[in-house]
Amino acid sequence: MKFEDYPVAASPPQGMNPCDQCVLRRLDAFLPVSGEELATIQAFRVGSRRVEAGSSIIDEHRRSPQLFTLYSGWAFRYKTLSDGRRQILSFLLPGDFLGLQDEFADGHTHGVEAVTDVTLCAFSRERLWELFHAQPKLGYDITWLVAGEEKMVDDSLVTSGRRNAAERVAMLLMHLYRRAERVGMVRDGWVEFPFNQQHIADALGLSLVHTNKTLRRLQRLGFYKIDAGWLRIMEPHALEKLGDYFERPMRPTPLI
Amino acid sequence: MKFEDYPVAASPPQGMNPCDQCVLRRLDAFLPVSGEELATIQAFRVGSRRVEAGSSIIDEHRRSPQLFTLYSGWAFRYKTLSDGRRQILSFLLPGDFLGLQDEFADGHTHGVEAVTDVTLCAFSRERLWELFHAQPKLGYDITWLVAGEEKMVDDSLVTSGRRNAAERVAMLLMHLYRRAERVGMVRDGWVEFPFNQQHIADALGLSLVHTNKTLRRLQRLGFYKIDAGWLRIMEPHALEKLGDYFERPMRPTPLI
DNA sequence: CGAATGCTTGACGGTACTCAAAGATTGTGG
DNA sequence: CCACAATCTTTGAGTACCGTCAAGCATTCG
Repeated sequence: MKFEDYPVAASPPQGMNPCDQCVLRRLDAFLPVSGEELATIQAFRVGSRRVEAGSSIIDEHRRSPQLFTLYSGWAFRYKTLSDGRRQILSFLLPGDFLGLQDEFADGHTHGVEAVTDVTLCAFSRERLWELFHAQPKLGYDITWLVAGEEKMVDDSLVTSGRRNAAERVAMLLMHLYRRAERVGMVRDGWVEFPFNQQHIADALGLSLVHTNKTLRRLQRLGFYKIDAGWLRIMEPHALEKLGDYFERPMRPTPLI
Repeated sequence: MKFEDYPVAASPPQGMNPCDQCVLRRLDAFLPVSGEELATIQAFRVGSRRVEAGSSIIDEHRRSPQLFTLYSGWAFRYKTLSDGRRQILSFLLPGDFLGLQDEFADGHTHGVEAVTDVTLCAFSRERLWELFHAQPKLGYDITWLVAGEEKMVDDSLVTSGRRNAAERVAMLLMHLYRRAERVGMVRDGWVEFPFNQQHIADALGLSLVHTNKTLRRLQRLGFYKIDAGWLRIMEPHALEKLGDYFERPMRPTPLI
């Protein structure tokens, strides 16, 4: 699938059998599902939602009544300390499943905010258990998604705990590029890069000023370019080596 | 259940119906299971294992052929960069389920190492899907466990990204104490604390020397004591406030 | 055109890292 | 049981990475 076909900020299909026409399912990034599974997913679905850039998708301190699959756009999960310091936990791309964590905790998990305009498929939290029961395979898939997300947070923890500023930036740029590539968001080597430097700083555990200086340094070295909100990786090997971060070819994942 | 009853480094029950006699299941920390579920868990179980303090439970770069529930002792998950820098991702206590992550990734997830002598119940990875299929409730429970672990890593990421040294130490001490308390490992206000300062440093993303200086400072302030490998929290409120970390009463979790 | 937001740079200071070496504790073998 | 090694803890000295403060510049938007 080429980028040209990719529905930037498009809404999920509506009507009788929306999941049949889901554009995401055509990507190699996602595992095929049986007709029966698709029917179960669709029954679990309660509609779609659109959230503007910069708005909250899930409030940090309230349990969200619904679960979501991100259909288009960029978002991020975050937590804040009581004095306002914010840490971005992970970035979210199309296909990511959100809101599950507070199924098992009494609120106080994390907030989710849209970076760009975003569209989501909404699912009924109450019927989650029903889903596991009706189609154990989908339960297995959800476990898979949660485990995958944990793996990403594990990586970020290594970054935050053990990498210096330049290594952190290198690792984040490669990480975001690879993930976007996987869901067809790369066009001629460029990805939409809607983040400001405060986002990067909050994700990497650095101050805004130091993030800026580090970004500029790597840019002057010719490792990457950012132009009008689009990112191009010029020296992937240099960045991978600097960040000691080598993303292995990603396996197809489930899509709920 | 009192500490006196707690099986330090005890092996899991053997024989015909080991899970019936599981000591962990008597703790309030864990949800009750139906007889049918218990039978399924027991059929999924393939034996037990004992690992010495300091030895590897799961190799960092090889996929473990089995899944485990930690039955007694302390362990930790970690990742290392290619130049040897190590980050501890989380600590593991009795009841924690390990080895699941690389079910969904091709190796390269994390290593697990025993801090004290440790005993484990081993499960067949191959039969995991069978378990989901036979008892969707247990699949749901496993998702719960993974989500709970992710929540802990999220917290650590906030710590590593946004807290200073004293705040990190405060948060870690409270976190470990509360978790140990939950599974009955506290005796008269003291918990076994088998970690050396290198463990703490690697968990917090600090250097060994700075970790030492910070620990000493909080100890001189009278916030905690460590004596012969046992920890006592003297000023829980001071530590909670310093770390901006208030563990809410933890709900009972599933136990596989 | 002014306000708001985001990027960039310089100056300065402090937290945390590295290096180094001396205690303290534990373990081991003769 | 003591001596010696190994491991861990503690402290000091010097440094550097990164944070804070401040201000100027660029871009977008109403």
